[in-house]
Amino acid sequence: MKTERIPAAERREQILDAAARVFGERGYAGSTTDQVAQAAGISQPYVVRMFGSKEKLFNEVLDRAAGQLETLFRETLAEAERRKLSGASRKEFLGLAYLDLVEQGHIVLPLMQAFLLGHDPAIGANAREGFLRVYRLLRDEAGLGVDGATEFLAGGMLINTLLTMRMAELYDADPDARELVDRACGSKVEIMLDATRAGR
Amino acid sequence: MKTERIPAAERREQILDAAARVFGERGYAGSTTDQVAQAAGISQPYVVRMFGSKEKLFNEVLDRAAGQLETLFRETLAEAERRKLSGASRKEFLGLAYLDLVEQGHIVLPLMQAFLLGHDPAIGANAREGFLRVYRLLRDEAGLGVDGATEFLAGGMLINTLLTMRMAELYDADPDARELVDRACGSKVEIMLDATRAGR
DNA sequence: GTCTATAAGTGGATAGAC
DNA sequence: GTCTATCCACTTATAGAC
Repeated sequence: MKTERIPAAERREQILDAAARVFGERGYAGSTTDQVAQAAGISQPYVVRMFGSKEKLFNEVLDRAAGQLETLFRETLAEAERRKLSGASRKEFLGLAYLDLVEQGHIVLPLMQAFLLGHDPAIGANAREGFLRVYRLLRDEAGLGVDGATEFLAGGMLINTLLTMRMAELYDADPDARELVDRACGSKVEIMLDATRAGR
Repeated sequence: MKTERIPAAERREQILDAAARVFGERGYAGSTTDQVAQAAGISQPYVVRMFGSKEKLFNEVLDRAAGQLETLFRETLAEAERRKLSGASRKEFLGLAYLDLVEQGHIVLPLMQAFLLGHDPAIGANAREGFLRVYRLLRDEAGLGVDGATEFLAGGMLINTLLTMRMAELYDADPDARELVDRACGSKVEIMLDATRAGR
């Protein structure tokens, strides 16, 4: 194959994007480096060469996704500050931001996949640490407190689960699926539907 | 190897138990039929022979776990009826029952793993259907309504996520991890700790 | 009912050319 | 910076003996 020759740093980003989609979709063990390569439009050995190993690649995807999530939450918080939102409405504001994150790319799913890898020494530790950072951010920086942060995370995990399960595929066919997805996503259901449909 | 010769039906159950543990721990793609075989104390080909394929085995594990979950919820509901518990306390009662389920075996984790397989045509459809059955059960039979059922599921997904992530491994080391696990599990934290420690 | 042996396929990683 | 060729380990599944 004849691929365009582009700077390593840029290619790196392309591969990370592709990997986030593939890993987010099929999980770590369920993905192959060849699937990532194809999604990025390059050869399989190049993927491995660029990152050293599949595991290192996954960890980079994970770190990047966690970073993007934290950045978005901080930006959202700053915006909430400007608008002088308090307690409850601040939480809601963050919730909307989270749904935007679901939309804007492949950040949420690789994170969720990482949460299922607690048994893996390296990835598991990384995932726990990232989860706790988000918890602290919600509890302290966002001022949601222990209860608010926990509730927020619970809602987030439900959204994540519905996403990985592709519950939105039943949105038109099953009224209960529709009701559940509607309830979990509030006014931003469309995002969920798009995210599910895009994945195929 | 010299394995005791026991009736097929009984062996089947042993394999299903072992498979629930292994799949629950490492996911579908991350598990091998040999790991299941070793956990069950038999040879790898025998596992495959008994169930036809790895995928069929996983689906049986999934169906069984979903059935056990529903059964437990129905029993719990009957008990709540006897005690004449209403709305909020009924929900709490079900929550405690769910934590018991986490304890009593390997039911919750394989279910959670299945929820991450939305992309798989067969398993994904099975997982969505099972999830919806539980939703209906909570909403209608338990009388939690749309909001109550959704909240319940959200809390459940948080517990599941903390479990697969093995957050309880940090229980003693990190006060935030402890706080989060405590909050998610209420009075039944011990169960979570045991479940996490057993898995290693 | 259960095993050993093994075929057939897949996937991560390395070597080396261009 | 990127590819082709290829090795080797692992995994599912089958065949057939006991």
